[in-house]
Amino acid sequence: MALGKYAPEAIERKWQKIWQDSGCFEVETDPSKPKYYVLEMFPYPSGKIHMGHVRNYSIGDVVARFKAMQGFNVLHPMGWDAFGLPAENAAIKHETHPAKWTYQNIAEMRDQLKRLGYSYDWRREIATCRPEYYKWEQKFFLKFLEKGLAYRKNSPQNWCPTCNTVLANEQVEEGLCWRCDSEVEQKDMEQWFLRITDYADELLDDLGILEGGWPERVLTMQRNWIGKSYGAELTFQVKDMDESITVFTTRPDTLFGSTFMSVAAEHPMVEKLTADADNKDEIDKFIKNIRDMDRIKRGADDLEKEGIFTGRYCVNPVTGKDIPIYIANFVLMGYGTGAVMAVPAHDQRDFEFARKYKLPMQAVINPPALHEKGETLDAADLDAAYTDPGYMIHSGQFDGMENEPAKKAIVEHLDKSGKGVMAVNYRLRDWNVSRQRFWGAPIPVIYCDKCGVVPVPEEDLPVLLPENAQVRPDGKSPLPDMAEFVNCTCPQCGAAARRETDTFDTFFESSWYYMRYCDPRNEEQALGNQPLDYWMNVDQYIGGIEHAILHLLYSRFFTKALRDTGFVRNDEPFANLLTQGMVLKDGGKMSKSKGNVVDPNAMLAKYGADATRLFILFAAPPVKELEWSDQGIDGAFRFLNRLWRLVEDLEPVLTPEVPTTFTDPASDTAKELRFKEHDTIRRATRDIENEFQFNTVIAAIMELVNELYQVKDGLRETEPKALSSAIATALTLLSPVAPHICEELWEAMGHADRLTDQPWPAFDEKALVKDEVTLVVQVNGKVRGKFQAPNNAPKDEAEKIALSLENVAKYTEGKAVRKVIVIPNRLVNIVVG
RNA sequence: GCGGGCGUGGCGGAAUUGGUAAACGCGCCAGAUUUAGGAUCUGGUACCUCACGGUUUGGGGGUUCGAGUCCCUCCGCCCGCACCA
Repeated sequence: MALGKYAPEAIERKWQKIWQDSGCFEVETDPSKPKYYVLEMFPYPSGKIHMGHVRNYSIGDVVARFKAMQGFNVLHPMGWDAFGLPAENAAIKHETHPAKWTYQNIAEMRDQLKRLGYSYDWRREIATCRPEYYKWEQKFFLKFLEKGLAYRKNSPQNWCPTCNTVLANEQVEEGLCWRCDSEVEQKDMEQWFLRITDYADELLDDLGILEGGWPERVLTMQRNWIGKSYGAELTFQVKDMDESITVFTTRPDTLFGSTFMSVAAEHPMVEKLTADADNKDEIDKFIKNIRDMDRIKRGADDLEKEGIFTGRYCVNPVTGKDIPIYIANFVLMGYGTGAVMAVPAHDQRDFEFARKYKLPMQAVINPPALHEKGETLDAADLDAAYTDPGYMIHSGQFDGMENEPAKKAIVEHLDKSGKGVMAVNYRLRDWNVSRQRFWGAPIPVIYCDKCGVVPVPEEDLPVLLPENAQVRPDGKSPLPDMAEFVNCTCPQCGAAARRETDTFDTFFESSWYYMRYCDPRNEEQALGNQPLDYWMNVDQYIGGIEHAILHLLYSRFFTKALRDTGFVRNDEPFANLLTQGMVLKDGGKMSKSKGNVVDPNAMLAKYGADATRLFILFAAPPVKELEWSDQGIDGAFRFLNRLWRLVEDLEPVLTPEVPTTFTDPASDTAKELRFKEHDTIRRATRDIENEFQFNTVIAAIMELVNELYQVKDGLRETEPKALSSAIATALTLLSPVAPHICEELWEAMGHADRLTDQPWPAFDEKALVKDEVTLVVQVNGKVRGKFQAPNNAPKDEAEKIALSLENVAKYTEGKAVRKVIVIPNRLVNIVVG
């Protein structure tokens, strides 16, 4: 059969159909086989896939195909993160319905993914907006409720005025909405929360399990986000009032130096403290000023520290002194208790504040240098707070102690009178999962005037989202206005009641989808034990760094919460994580406004799936950013054509060899080709296994093809089997990257079976042993010559040859040879002086 | 400020972990083929130098027979966190 011109579209269609009809990517739970679960972050069905998706999914597909060739039972699923606000906005704009828009996009994007030839088990596809999916998370929620992991509370929340909904802390970036960049406001609201803080310690500790499997920076980001700090909670009595204020401090050792207190403007005690103040108006104005300031300005590092005296004092529990209580703009209600014991001598912020408002300072930690000289630190001499370790001074019975053990000693002392206790504080807050949005999974609770909050009984699930709802032009959720949705009867007393109209944060869906893939069509259970026990954890997860906190933290929490509610048995969802770099164009992110978007469809039409995949995997290692280059993809396409023509040219002499079947070279040329064949397998295997360095895998295959071009005419008549074997190897190694063309050329070699079903080849160490090797000769570390020597030639022999080289003699002449270093099969370094 | 990463040709990027720096590709140059262009094949291409040779992995220093790789220091860029008490 003649190959003719390389026409990617036709052969790609052909093989995609063959793969689909044969079901070769469909996998079953089979405990007799070793499993490998590779997963890429599923997309939001926004319309079309973009180059970032192509990169993400091409990386995953090579991993999946490679592992399958290595004999693993590979689970490689795909689905749709299908709930979310863009569907509502699109529905308003196009006067359609979010569901219709979403399902259309899914159809379009599924078609694109199929045209890229990815090896998904499409039978396992899930869309999170389907009741068959979200009914299970409604069930999870009921269980969480039962276990006390879900609760409702009224508190100030992040409100995005553009999205018309609250946001979790993780979803606010520098005061802006993560999705639309609007400025986030604070709003008191009654909301549903999940107790992720109950898992703060486990989420932190288990990062240790992920060490080595996850990028260090993601682990660091999660550690920072959880923000565990050790310290103490100390209680200060308010003077002349039957009230006390508790502070969190990491420096209880400095308590004797606390000369005033600072509280947040939002602190619940502020109103009481200032009620009788003479300058009440002034104080209120100050508070209002702070509260009205937007989060960015308030969080800015150059914000001038300001405060105002409340008119009240509290009592330092160890010195017994009255210390003034200030309201300060730099104290945050969201961290610790919203109140800080100020120690100006040993905290830089308090130092600046004290200088500004002429508040007293007392040094209580003596620097070791002074301690040794027998002197003590005077706060008046400081031009900045002293924050390093030292020895206790002006601290009563604790004087002379090192400050570190004094922390505990002071708290224990206070504990006797109930005024202090060791405490751990976290930055992490509970996860607000209520969203005032329509296109999401309904939260399954009912509000009854008599019974209060009543969970929807399990047998009434799912609470269906009415898909016929008409979206409102103002962008607000239509659910609260839909009587047929809202009105219901109380499951407890039967009286008329109202349904919750908030829906789940869409991160709820993505927190467990990877588990549902293991058992996607189970109608009896959310997650069947047998498939889950077999497939979980995900062996390799691949996605963008933007979810370093958000999705990856929520998913880790969900795994643990579902474990504790009896749904699953594993502790961590993702054993290994690869965060791929961004795809850039002209040095920047692709965006419609810049007009530098590369459309995958255009690439498919012009070059085909194989060239697109090849380029994107070749241009940079997966973790680095990738600069899109039109010439680059041209080059990838050129290489595939070159491979194609190689097989076309040799077709008459090719036999259906599998890799490495050529074992008995007669000529030096064939011998060298055989060496290259085996060396390419070695390099390709090593580079895939080591950090998925596909770029160098491809480079190695290119070298093999280049060598084939060099030797093909010399071997085609004499040792064509050497060519067939090497070509079989090139095709097999390249097949995970460019599967269609490799299948086609494999077939052209005369193979009756499919390349996709071939094993990953193994190399023979013996084929890598050369009879002769090139040694480099250096004189004083500079290369002065090279020579051929038998493999593993003895050191003294190599030395003798090296010294005898003409060019080497030139540099050693008249000089004493001090030392000769011989590294067998590599180099000889002659040291002269 | 704290934490993490990075710095190699005109460009994207290699370098078996201390042993010939610049593999592979893009771009560029030359030759072959072609009526021509394109495509293809072959060769060349770090820099300086006519050459011999010299220089080069952000700068400087160190360890070593030998450093892109290890150590110190400085500079620059990127990312994350940041009045976190």
